Amino acid sequence: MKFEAITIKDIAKALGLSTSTVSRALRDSHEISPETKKIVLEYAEKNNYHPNPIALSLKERRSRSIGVVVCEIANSYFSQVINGIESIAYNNGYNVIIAQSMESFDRELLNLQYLTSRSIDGLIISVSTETTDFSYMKELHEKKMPIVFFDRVVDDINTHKVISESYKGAYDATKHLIDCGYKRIAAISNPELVSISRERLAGYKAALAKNEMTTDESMIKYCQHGGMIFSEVENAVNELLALQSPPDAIFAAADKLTTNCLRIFISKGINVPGDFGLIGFSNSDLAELIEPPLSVIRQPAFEMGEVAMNLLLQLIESKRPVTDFETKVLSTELLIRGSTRIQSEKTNVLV
Amino acid sequence: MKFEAITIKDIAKALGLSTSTVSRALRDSHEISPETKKIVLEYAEKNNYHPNPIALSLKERRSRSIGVVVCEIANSYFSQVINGIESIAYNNGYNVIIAQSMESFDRELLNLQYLTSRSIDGLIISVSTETTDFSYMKELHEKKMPIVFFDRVVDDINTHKVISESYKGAYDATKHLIDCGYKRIAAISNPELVSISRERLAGYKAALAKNEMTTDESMIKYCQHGGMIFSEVENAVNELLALQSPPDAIFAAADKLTTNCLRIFISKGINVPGDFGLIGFSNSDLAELIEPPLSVIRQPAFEMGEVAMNLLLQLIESKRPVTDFETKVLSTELLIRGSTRIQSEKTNVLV
DNA sequence: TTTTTTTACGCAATCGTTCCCGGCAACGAT
DNA sequence: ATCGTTGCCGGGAACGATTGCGTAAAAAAA
Repeated sequence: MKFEAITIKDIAKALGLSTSTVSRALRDSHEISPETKKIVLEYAEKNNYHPNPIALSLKERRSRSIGVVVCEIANSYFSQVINGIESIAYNNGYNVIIAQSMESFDRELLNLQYLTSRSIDGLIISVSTETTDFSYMKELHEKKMPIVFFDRVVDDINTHKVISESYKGAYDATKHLIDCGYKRIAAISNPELVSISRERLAGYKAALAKNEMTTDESMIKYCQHGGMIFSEVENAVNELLALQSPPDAIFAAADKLTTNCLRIFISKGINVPGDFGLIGFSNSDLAELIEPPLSVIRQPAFEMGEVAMNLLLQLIESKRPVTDFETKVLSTELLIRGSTRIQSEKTNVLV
Repeated sequence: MKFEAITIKDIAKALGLSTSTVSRALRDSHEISPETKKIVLEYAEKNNYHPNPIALSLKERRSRSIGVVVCEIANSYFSQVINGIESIAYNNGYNVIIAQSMESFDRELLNLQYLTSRSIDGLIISVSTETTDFSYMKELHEKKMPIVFFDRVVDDINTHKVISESYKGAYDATKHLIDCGYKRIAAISNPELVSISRERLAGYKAALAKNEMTTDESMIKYCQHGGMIFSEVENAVNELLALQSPPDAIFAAADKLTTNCLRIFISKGINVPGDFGLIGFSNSDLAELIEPPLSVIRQPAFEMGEVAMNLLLQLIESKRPVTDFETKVLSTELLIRGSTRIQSEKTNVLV
């Protein structure tokens, strides 16, 4: 049971022409007489002929499809990035194959192998938090597979990258917490191996230092699976609360971490922003509907997708090997809402 | 600049064999001597040979990829369905091409044309709210394209369908509002043309009727774009509030409608669930974090995706034309949270 | 030893498309 | 009348893999 499409051969047979003539007529070659062209075009139109992309792919040795690997599409940030990627891909006749790593190294590797075996022309990837072994990606890169990293990039693979101002976003968010009067600011982050985690933590630390607050390593917690596993966030928060002098605010360095932190505070009956301030990276549309409405650092996700895809097209369509790679940095946006508030009374009490 | 993979021809040349021999050796044919097999297999392994899927597709006249059309992947329900589809597709060596209609008929048609021109083996689709002209889908179906509908199905195309208990879900939700003591229950729905909208409204009406409440058509509002355009929901709510005797509760028949209703209530300072009860279909993970936590009807989205993909595989892989189509109905789940509450005092006052 | 069978491999067609290379008219120039 | 030019079209190889068929050599049977 399958859908059968009309081919050039069918047209040639029906019209008593050769396949070469039909092919040329369809591509509007000057070698074909206007009358023949007209006949062919009309016939093709009427029987709604479409060139078989698979045959073309085989001939041109390109599939006109690219692979995108993200941790999960249900994450607002990633679904927005994918929308950006698809909008550009679509306009350029490219096909996007989406694969989800679910923050697992094994699944990521499997996806990568699957995608390359499907002969993709290029790859856009945000690596899983679990991944520490980048050898397969390196190998792909050495074999001239066009790759663009976004969000979680790999430092020692030299190719185009798209990130947002992690450092500045984290700095601003932390500074906002300080400005609100929170005194002991903790951070919950993805594993340090991930480049953006390092930058975000650096921004966090810099803001603390700038305001003469010390950075206490016990106040920084790492979640191995980027918050995909609820219990790891729960453990992190519990450890923070169990400290001798527990924090009064948290900066969360990723989408799932932010929402899961709030989930835990609510379940514990902790008052946000009264007892505890919370700010974090998030691109959820629902962030403002949450109680309290989340103060967030929002990334220009859609735009990041567009930029990444444009860079990838540049790599794919370049005749010569590209050696001059760039890292595009897009600006983040700080949205102050209800999960942070000026702690006037409280600071008076404590100080 | 492109990634070049090793071919059978390369192996044949390197080993001084013919391509047929190599092909047969790789497929473990009995016609090939054990020694030759070993040599070929080892060489292929070492140079990590993968058969070119495009060449295979051309030969077998199947692409091993399927198309999925949804309104948008950023919608939790759809991203969960896609996860279900992909899990099954992946295990069966199929490739999923996702396209978003954004509730626009034009984009849906464009996507459909694009997907078929990319020679997909099958199609899974939830039609856009805007679509009233199903002729292109009918044509595809008549041309033997395997199609499975889910969620928003098309009644007069006879093929496999996957839906959830829209009627029962809506009935239970409405009954819950009644049990809470809400007296004037309005409904906000997708356009009536969409099958699930009709069923959900039927469930809503049945619950009202069962409890001797009259169905007032002015209490039912339709949103042409399924809530994707904020203003249409805003208008619907405003119209309801402007009624002579306005409602005191709303049943929302789709994900985006539910969250956008709440967004409007919050902006208007309307107290939910005190002044107004709200319940609706939603699959958002964040529904419970929202204030008030949303009472929702939740669909088994992941499972629906799995079922749809399994049905599609059945269609694709069937030797004979399938004539016996089935409609799988999965059960919904009613989750009572904070956006609905027993209206004890209020009912006393009003009655 | 001769014939038959088996083993193990190569040749070539195929899928749909493009494109290089020719070929054959008609036409103007010589 | 002959030569080159131009316009228009067909033949056939190629992309990578599979597969029916043919066939050489080796093994088995006569």
